[in-house]
Order: sequence, then C-alpha cells, then structure tokens
Amino acid sequence: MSTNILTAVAWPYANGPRHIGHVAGFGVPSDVFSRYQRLAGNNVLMVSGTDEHGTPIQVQADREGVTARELADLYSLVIAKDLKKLGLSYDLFTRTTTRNHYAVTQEIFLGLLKNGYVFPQRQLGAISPSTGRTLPDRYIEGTCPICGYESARGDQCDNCGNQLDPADLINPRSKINGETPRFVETEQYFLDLPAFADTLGEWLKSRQNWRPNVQRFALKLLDDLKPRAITRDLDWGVPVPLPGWRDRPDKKIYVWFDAVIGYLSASIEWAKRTGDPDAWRPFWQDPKAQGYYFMGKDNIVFHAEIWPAMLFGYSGQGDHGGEPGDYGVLERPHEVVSSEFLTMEGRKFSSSRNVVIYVGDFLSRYDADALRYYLSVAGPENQDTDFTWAEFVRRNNDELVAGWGNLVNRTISMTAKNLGAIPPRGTLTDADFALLTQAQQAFGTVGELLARSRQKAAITEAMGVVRAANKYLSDMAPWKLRSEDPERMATVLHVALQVVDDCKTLLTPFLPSSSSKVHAQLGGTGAWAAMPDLVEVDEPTAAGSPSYHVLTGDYDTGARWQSTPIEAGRPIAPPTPVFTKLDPSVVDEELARLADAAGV
RNA sequence: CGCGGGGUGGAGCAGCUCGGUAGCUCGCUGGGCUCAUAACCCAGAGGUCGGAGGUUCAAAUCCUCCCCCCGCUACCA
Repeated sequence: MSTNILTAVAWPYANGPRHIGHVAGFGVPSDVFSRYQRLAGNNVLMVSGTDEHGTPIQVQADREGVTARELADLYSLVIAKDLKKLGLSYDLFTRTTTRNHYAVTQEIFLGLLKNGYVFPQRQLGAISPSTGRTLPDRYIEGTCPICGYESARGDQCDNCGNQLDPADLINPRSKINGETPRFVETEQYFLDLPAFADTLGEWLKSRQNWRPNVQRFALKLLDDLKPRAITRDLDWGVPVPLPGWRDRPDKKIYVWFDAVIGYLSASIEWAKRTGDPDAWRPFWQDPKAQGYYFMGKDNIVFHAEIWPAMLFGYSGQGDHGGEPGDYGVLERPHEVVSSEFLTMEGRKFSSSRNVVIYVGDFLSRYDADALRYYLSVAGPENQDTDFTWAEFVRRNNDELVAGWGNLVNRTISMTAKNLGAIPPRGTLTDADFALLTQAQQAFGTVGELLARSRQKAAITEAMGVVRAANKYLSDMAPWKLRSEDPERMATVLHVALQVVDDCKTLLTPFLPSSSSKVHAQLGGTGAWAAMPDLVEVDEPTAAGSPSYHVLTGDYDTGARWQSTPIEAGRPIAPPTPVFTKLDPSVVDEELARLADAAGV
C-alpha cells in the first residue's frame, strides 16, 4: 500500500543565482526525502520552480538594464541548471510566468473572493513617483523620528530598535534611486486571515511529528492575525482577474500570493504533461495523501499560515463557510519541514556584500555529492549552523573519502585482484551474520528517521554501518586468508560486498551519483539513481506562448529500499575512486577567494 | 520585557519531551595492520554540561533569575 506523497519545495527567487544556503534549506533536504520515499515504494510528486514576480525582480532588472521578463528568463535557467547539477529529482521544476500558473492563481483568487475571504480596502502606501510602483518598506530609508538616526529603515530603526511606519520617517527616500516616495491611498485586495484563526489553530494543534520549533513558531503567529494585502501597485505580476482590474498596468497580485499557489499549478502542469490532466488530483484531494513542504525558516509564515488559510478558504472551510471551487476541496500541508539557516564562515550569507558561495561556483570546483554529504550531515536541520571550508574539507576527506569511499575501494579492489568476480558465500560465522544483520536492520532505522525528516540522524546511522564494515574487514583480515584459506576469504569478501551494496542503497537518498557509481562497480546493470533532465517545452494548452526550460525526469529505476542479494559470478573490475580527496590548501584558496570578492 | 533558536571535552554535534554514574563523529597521544585515495582497526588522554539559586535521595535533563551568541520582524532560502 503505497502513499501519495507531494514534495512541495520552496520556489527559489529568480533575481540572481542561488547560494548554498538556499539549497541547504529547501533543495537537498527535499531531494533526500523524495528519493527515500520513492525507494520505499511510495508515489512521489516533487514540484517547484522559479518564483519570478515582485518588486525585487523589477528592481534588479532596472539595475541591469533589461526587462523583468528578460531577467527572470536569465536566472530561471541559471537556477534550473544549478539544481540539475545538484541532482535534485524534481518531477517538475517550472516557472511562475507560465500561462498555466496565471490561470491557476486567478482561479484561487476568484474562489477566495466568491467565498468572502478576499475583499477590497483602501490603504496608505508608498509609491515611487518616477515609476508609479509600490515601494516596499525595506526599500525606504530616512531619519528616525525617535532617535534621529539617519539610516533608519522603513519598518524599523536599526539604531534605537523602534518599530516605525515609513510615513513617519523624516526625509524619507527610496533606496533604489534616492527619490522621495509619495504616500498615497490606494485600493488593494486583502486576504481575511482573521477569518481562519480558529480553523488554523485547530489544524496546527492537530499536526503530529512536526519539528517542534516549526510548530511552536507557527502557533505563535496566530496570536496576531491581520488581513493581508494580496495585490500591489506594480506592473510585473499576475493580473488581478476582475473587471476594471484585469488590464490595469499598475495593479498585480502580490508575489507571495502567487508563489505558494505554484505548488498546485506545477502539479497541474505536471499532470497535463503526463497525458492525464487529472493525475494531480490524488496528491491534492485525497485526505490520505501527504504534502511535505520544504523551506528555510523565514518561509514558515507563508507555508504554515497563509497558504493553509488560502486552501481552507478556497475549499470553503473558514469562518465564512463557502463552496469549494473548480479544484474541489484541497488538502493542507501534512508537514511543514523547515530548516534553520546556514551561515558562512561565521557571517550571514549576503549576495550584496559578496559573503556568498553560489551553487554554480561551488559545483564547478567540487562534486555535488560532497556538498550533499556536508549539508546532510552538518546542515541547519534544527539550528543555525555555520559553513566553513575547513569543516567541508574535513568532512569530505575524513568521513566521506576515508570512511565510505575507502570501504568501497578496498573491498572491490581486493575482489577484483584476487577473484575477478563476486564469489559465492560459504558457511557464515557469527561475525558474518552479525554484520549482515546490522546492515539489514539499518533499512528500518534509517528509513524511519528519513520519513520523519531526521536526516542528520539518518545519515549518521547509515555511516555507522560503513564503520562496522571497515571494522569487520580489519577483524577478518581477508588479505591474510588468501594463501591460508581461500574459501574463507571468498566468504568474507562476499559478506563485505553484500554490505557495501546495502550501504550503497542506504546512502542513495543522500549521495545518488556516487551510489550509482558503486552500483556499476559492483557489476550492477541499468540506472540506479536517476538524474533530472533539463528540457525545453511549450505550454501544454496555450499555443503561441514562449517556450521555456523545465527540470523533469523519470526516477523509477526499480531500485528499492531493501537489501538485495548480490549475484555470485558477476565480474568485478578494479575500481576507480568514487570520491575525490581534497588538498587542505583549498581551504586557504577559498578563503582568499571569499576575501577577494568581499573586498576585505 | 517583540518573536524564535542556541550556549555540552580542541572542532562539529546528540542527549534534555518520560531526571539516575556524560554519548557520537573528527582531531590528539600510543599501539596494530598493510587489502585500500597514508586509507583501516584497537587503546588512551581530554568535559561536571554558559552563570547563580531552587525542587529532589538524585539534574545536562524540571523551576526561577541573569549573561552571551545567532536568526527573524512579513517580497534575501
């Protein structure tokens, strides 16, 4: 009995390349989870895409002298290529600028409106006089009316710490171009969040097994629910689907409102591409389906509060009641899996200050699995963690290479040199049996940890089997048996090879590329862990729209989360190292590169 | 009193929900082995768990107060 599992991965924002902190939050954990669930025999739909609307894209486009669309085109592709290189197994990684996404967003908006959860209201907001666009608080600075600090932000003074209203700033100015913002009353649509206070509270309290910090944080948010504007004065975004609004160049749907709808629109797009337009429904409408949402902690508010509220409202389940829209009653997140933050050599990642390592740069110099290993074993799963190059090199060399890589290498090398093929096994001793049992039981323990998103504990457990196998080889010393007792040597190698094969499977969610290599070195045929493809596509049902690139793939290779008996007789060739040992000098090189970029 | 997370041997972390001789990985010291990308295995040194107080037969684990670090504060995961 397999479960339908929706892996909903936070949508990277396409105003520039993404750094390793981003993929630590949403990328690697969601892929580890999905790959495990597929191995475990569940139906997984993993969707995401680039988030391409909103002011920051527009601002960045202006800065680079291109249109918002051109900027989004550029970085959407850059990001997709990076994620492909990391081996993230999206069923569909698309974009928010598709016709399909616009249509789904507008349907959700109208459904909420019809049920009374969206209403218009006038609001005082800052506008850039030169462009007529909304100027978000964070783009406004001025002199603090309380302490006189000259670089106070629109929402808060960094000097005295007081919360501010941008309209109160003395000499307010735009951080984009220095002009003085105009504060005008404009009409916007609002999402009636207070109408979901009870529904959300009940739902959140009923959630089991969430990471406790996430659940606590989400519940706390409910204490202060206010209606939230879901439109903006902006010409870059999804049109508001109402008479008198649809064609207005200065009113669009708020980027966050459309971004979270991406999970649904991407599922629908995926279904259309499979040839069964209804294929998305089992992942969204079946109460037994499970949606897991992966993100960094700054996104909790959108996934544990706003998105569920939207789903409740669309399904007619808030204080105002209502009827479900065309998509029917939609299921809420089963679990919001949020990571904490990764810092960089003790400092916060900052693209603007060049305290950053971009995914693309990283992967041009180091293997994807080296990064995936680091992020899995030392990532910000439950607390903020610091990325240091010294730690990266150490983890790579002392754990990945010396532990797992060496186990593979010594076992296969000995087999190739002495036997040339997987030997049959003779009578098993207690020690043989103990090791084989430990490996088999690991499928239960590691699997259970992965299902609960305890990935650090899971990979640590898997590496424990690697260590046990290395110890087993030392204890058995098969190299001494070559002349004394070749038959016993064959059995020892058989056991070791079996456990290497088991470890390969146990580590597949974390290290898909290298597990595939091990699979091949053990004489396995066919693909083991499939990788995503980057393909250029057209809109499924909107002829004439521009084509675009998506990530997709067929990930069912038949691999399963279990110990599979190795076949005696399969030829074994001398191995080539699976992992690359790094020279300690890369630490200094990278630190120099970083200092150079930051202009320190 | 804005909110959240954290302070455990040299480094990175687990344990704390359901209190009972402090655990893991790495590093270090000594030894073994030589199949393996000088990798692997064994032994050992090293912490009294940010500080103070309290509850208890017993606290890293519960309560109170304080100190320090990090992040968030709503279009930079």
